[in-house]
This record gives sequence, structure tokens and C-alpha cells, in this order.
Amino acid sequence: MNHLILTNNRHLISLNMANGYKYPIKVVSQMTGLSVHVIRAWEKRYSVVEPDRTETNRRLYSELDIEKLKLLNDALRLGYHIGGVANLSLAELRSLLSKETKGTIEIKNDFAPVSSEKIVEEVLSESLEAIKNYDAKKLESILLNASSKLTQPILIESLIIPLVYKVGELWHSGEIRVANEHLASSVIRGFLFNLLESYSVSDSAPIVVSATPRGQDHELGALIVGVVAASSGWKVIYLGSNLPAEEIGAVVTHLNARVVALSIVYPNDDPLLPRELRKIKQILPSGVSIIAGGRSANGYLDVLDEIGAFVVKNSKQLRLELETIRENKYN
Amino acid sequence: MNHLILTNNRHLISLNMANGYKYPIKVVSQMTGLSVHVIRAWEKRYSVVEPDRTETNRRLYSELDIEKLKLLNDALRLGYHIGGVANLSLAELRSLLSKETKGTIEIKNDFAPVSSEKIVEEVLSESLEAIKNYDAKKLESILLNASSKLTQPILIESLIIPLVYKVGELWHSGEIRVANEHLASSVIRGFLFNLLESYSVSDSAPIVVSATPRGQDHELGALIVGVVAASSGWKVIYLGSNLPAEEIGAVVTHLNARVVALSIVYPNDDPLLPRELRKIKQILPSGVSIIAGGRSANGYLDVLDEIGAFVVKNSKQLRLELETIRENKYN
DNA sequence: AATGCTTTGTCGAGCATTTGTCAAGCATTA
DNA sequence: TAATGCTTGACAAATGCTCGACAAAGCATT
Repeated sequence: MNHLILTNNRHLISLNMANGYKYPIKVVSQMTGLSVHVIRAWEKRYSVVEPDRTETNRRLYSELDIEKLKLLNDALRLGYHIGGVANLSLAELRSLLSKETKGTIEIKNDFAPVSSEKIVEEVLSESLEAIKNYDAKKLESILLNASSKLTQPILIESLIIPLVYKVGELWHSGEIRVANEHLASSVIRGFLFNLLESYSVSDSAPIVVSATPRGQDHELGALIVGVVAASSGWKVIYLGSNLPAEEIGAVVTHLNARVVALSIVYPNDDPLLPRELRKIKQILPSGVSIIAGGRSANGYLDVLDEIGAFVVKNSKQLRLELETIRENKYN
Repeated sequence: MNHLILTNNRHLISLNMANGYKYPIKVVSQMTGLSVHVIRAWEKRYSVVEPDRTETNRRLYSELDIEKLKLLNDALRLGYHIGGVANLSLAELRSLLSKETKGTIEIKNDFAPVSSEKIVEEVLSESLEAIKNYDAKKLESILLNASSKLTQPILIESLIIPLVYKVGELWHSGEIRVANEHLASSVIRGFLFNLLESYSVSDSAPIVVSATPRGQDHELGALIVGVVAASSGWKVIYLGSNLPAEEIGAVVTHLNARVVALSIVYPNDDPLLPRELRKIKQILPSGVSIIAGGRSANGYLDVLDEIGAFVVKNSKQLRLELETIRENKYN
């Protein structure tokens, strides 16, 4: 059904369109995740769907057909046999599945006991392989794929962070080149940035400004912070790396932010950083919290303590800290 | 750390590419990634597009034609056959493709094709507004939206580059903050990176390695080069900024790349850069071409000349240069 | 457990259609 | 003159179709 809303003479907004277009089998295969062989076999054996044909006998599937195939595929994953559910109508299938999914929250755990650890391990080694081959596209698709299989905390804590560490290690040990590392960084950065931008939060959400202070060039940490904060319901203003204190202050004031999150990764003995941190503290309006994290944060514990920053060691602590701050706001 | 400064000779190009301009088939082939044979075959067999003709019967394609061809190419990649999608309108094609990826609401504007200049102007001012408000998400959606309305050359030459340039200007003049500039850089970088990764080329495509040499921190130029090259059918290995000569050499050798594209934006008087450039030349296998571009390339013309690099001033020249190199390969 | 029977995903052979590519011969352009 | 473009016709690769075969997995019986 086509709901068309005419807003003015040159914009047409169409919602929820089920136009008359019919899809070829290859596309249906991709959309449903079923192989073309299976789709044809099911048709032959159970008349699961009976697609139209072109004049030259090629199959043309409607959107309803596709929906049914998708539902059947879901049903199989839940343990049903194709023979048992093949002749159910679309409505019956839908109710069947909605009932099932209510009963068990974690569908995947029952039938596909692939542990997260297993996935992570695999993804890690595949990723490193892609990095070694300078295959940016491959790496990206691996990460995308992983992000759909893993929960966000696991994705960040068990995959992304270890991957970044590992790449750093291999680089230091000379097992991969600077070029490999650059390429990996680019892709991971792009991936995280997309992830960050994909969160949509309410306008009333509290604001956290994420950046690395002046002298700190490694922005992946700040991006990770951003992703974690966004997933915790914060509105994230991501400013990238190497940001002078005055700039951080200006943004916080302008947007009335609640938290500044700083990522400190390298070097861990920058003599100028303490001064920069103090300056940040000095510029920030009172009531704005500072959270610091990153591999080298430990190198500056005394300054961080001095300026009243919360130091977090991992994304879980970060989450907790953000939560605490958020609640205190209303006290 | 990414400053937004780029070439400023965009005026001429934007005039050339202005709205009513019609493109000959070879150019269309490059822009769409389709061979001229295929374009003609589709026209003959399905009347996919019906380009104007010169008095002497040569085809002249409009931007809408090009857009349609691009969309069709995308559709093929998703498994559609040309016969099935050939007669769809531009709007139908767009909705078909967006359904593949999103499947949600969609806004079309085909009913009164606004001129590119108008769009660009609007998008530019909206973008700057979003940047001033630290609204990364808004900026990103503006760019995404623009990319669906504009052809790729116009998007790059008339929108992205001017935007980058404008932001640099505003920053220098103090009208916006470093923080605004950082945020804009992040978003634009992410946008370009996505664009780059979205091109899929055949495995047999010649390879170009894109990077900035050691000492050059500004990677947007290298990304733009990457996007242009990818749209011209090259396989792009994007290595980011600040890459030592040995690394570039190693990658080129390992992947048997045909071209190294270097972006040189700032500073324009780095005393170490000439040495680095010579080193690159020295390390590269013979037969590998070097292309250099970017705002500050002019500052190193003699060295670039010495090492036999092609210096390009804009994306059009870049395209031409790539094409020339590509053809020479087979002679 | 072991045995058979059934279900079901996968594959290949042989044929038809679709589609990308190419060459030949001529016209236009630079 | 060399390069580019046009049309036509031909060809080969890719894709899809049907049918049949096969093996892994599930299930029930012994």
C-alpha cells in the first residue's frame, strides 16, 4: 500500500511502500538469506510460494513472497522443520514467530550456541588477515558483520579495543608495517564514527563532550568513549583529537554540557599535558564533570586527581560513571 | 589536527560542470563505471536512457541520465538483472535501492529537478549552520542527502571542496572556533571515507595508493583523491596521512600498484618534504606513476618535476591523468 | 546403540535466455 | 592522420530453469 503525502509541489514523501515491483530470485536470495537452490526446492516440494513468471519463465517474487520466505527462515532458526511450517499462511507464521520470540528473549542462545568468545576470536584473526592484505573493504565488512552479531559492550570491550591493541603490538614488534596500521586505523575510525552517528537520542539528553587534549593525537579512544556514551543515552559531541583547553571550554559552555570525556593514550609522559589538564579544569564551569581514560591515563594520575577527574579503566566503569553523574544531576 | 585548507581554483570547474552541461559517452562511462559498449547496448535494447544527440549524431548525456545509469549499476550489483530494472524511473530506482539498505521513509525530489547550483548553495549554507551549532549529525545528514542529489564530480568539486575551503577561511578569520573546524573535519572525513568504501570495483582494476607523505597531516585531500580515483574505476588503497616513503614503497610493491597519489596541503615550505619525495621516487619500482595534488603542491614544483610526478590542480585533471596512465598500461 | 526411513539442503547436467563484449565498416573530430 | 563515436551483427559468458541424484541430519523402530 502506498501512502503518499504531498507536502508541496516538489517534495513527495512516500511511506511504507509496497509498490508493484517484482524481484528476481537472486535478489530474493540476498534479502532473505536463503540460497537460490533452497528457494526453488521449497517451491517444488511444498509450494511455499508460487511466484509469477516472466514470459520466458523466470521467477518474479512479490514483496509478500519475500516476507513469507523471511519468516520461514526465522522459523527454521527456531527449530521448526520446513515441512511443518511450509503451508502456514503469512498471518499464521507471524503469530507463530511473535509467540516464540516472547518466550525466549535470547533467541540465538538456544539454537546457535556460538559463543561470543568464539565469534570474537574468529573476527579478530580475520580482521588481522585483512589488515595484512591492505584490504580495507574486507576489514570494514568484517566489523560490520560482527557488530550485528555482538552486543555493543562486547563489541567494544572484547573486539574493537583488543583489535586496536593487537594492531599496535604487531606494529611495534615489526610484524606489520606502519602502512598496515594506518589503514587499520582509518577503517576502525570510520567504523566507530558511523556507529557513533547511528545513535539517536532525545534532545533533552545530557551532553558529553568527547575529545583528546592538546598534544594527544590518537583519537580512537575518544571515539570509543563517544560510542559508549551514546549507547548510554547521552548526546555526544565528538571533537576529535588534539583540542586545546580553551576550545573544550568554549564548547562546553556553549552547549551547556554536563561532562567532558578525555582520552589519553600516548605519550604517557608529556610534560605539557598536566598544564593543559589544569587549564581545562580552570576554564570549565563548575558542575561539569571530567572523565579521563585511556592507556596512558595512569601516567597522569596525580594531576587528574588534583583536578577532580574520574579515571575509568574500561567501558564498564565509564558507563557506571556516566550513570552516576546523570543521576546526581537531579539531586 | 585536520585543517581544512584546499585548492581554491574551483571556480572554473564549477562553471564547466554547471547544470546544463551535457557529457559525451566516454566521460559518462568513467563516471558511472559502465563501459561504453554497455551503455549503448542498454540504450538499444531497453531504451534505458535516450540521450540528446549533437547535429552529427553523437550522444550527449544529461546529469539525470548519468544518475540513472549509476543507479542501475548499483542495482545490478545487488543482483537485479538489467532487463528487470531498465524501465524503472529514477524515483523508482532510488526507492528500490534505498529499500535494500534502509527500507524506511524516503523523500524524493524528482518532480522539479532543482538546479545543481541552487542545491549546492543551499547545502553549503545549511552545512555551515550545522557546523556552527556543533551538530555533527545534522551535518552528516545534509551531506548524505546532497550526495544523492548531485553527481559525483559536482559533489566533490562544487560542494565538498568549497565547504572545506570555506571552513578553513572562517577558522582563519576567527569566525568559527577550532572546535567547529575539528568537528567539521571529522564528519567530512567520515563522509568521504564511506563514499570511498562504497565503490566496488572489479578485482582486475588497476591499483592506486593514496596517502600524504611524511610530515603532511591533512588527510582530506588524500581522501578526495581516493574518491575520485574510485569513481574512475580504480581500486583505491587509502593509507591516510603522514606516511613514510618506505611504507608507500612497500605497499606499492606488495600490491603491484600502478599509481601513487600524494596530497600535499600544508605546509608549503617543509624543508624535509623534498627529500621525502625523492626517496619515494627512488624506492618505487619503475613504471609506477606519481600524481601529486593539493593546495601546496605548487610550493614543490621543482622537486615534483624532478621525480617525474604529474601535478594536478583539480579533480578533472586527476581523472584525466588517471585515465591516461590506465590506457598506457595496455600499449 | 544400531537400523532403516524420511526430511531436507546441496549439487551437477543439459538446455534456454539474458547480457556483456567485440569487430567491421563508416562518419566525425581534433 | 589518429582518435573517438555510431550502427549492426555476432558471439560467448553468465544466469536461470528443470530434473535428478546424493548425503547429512532427524526420527522411529528394533
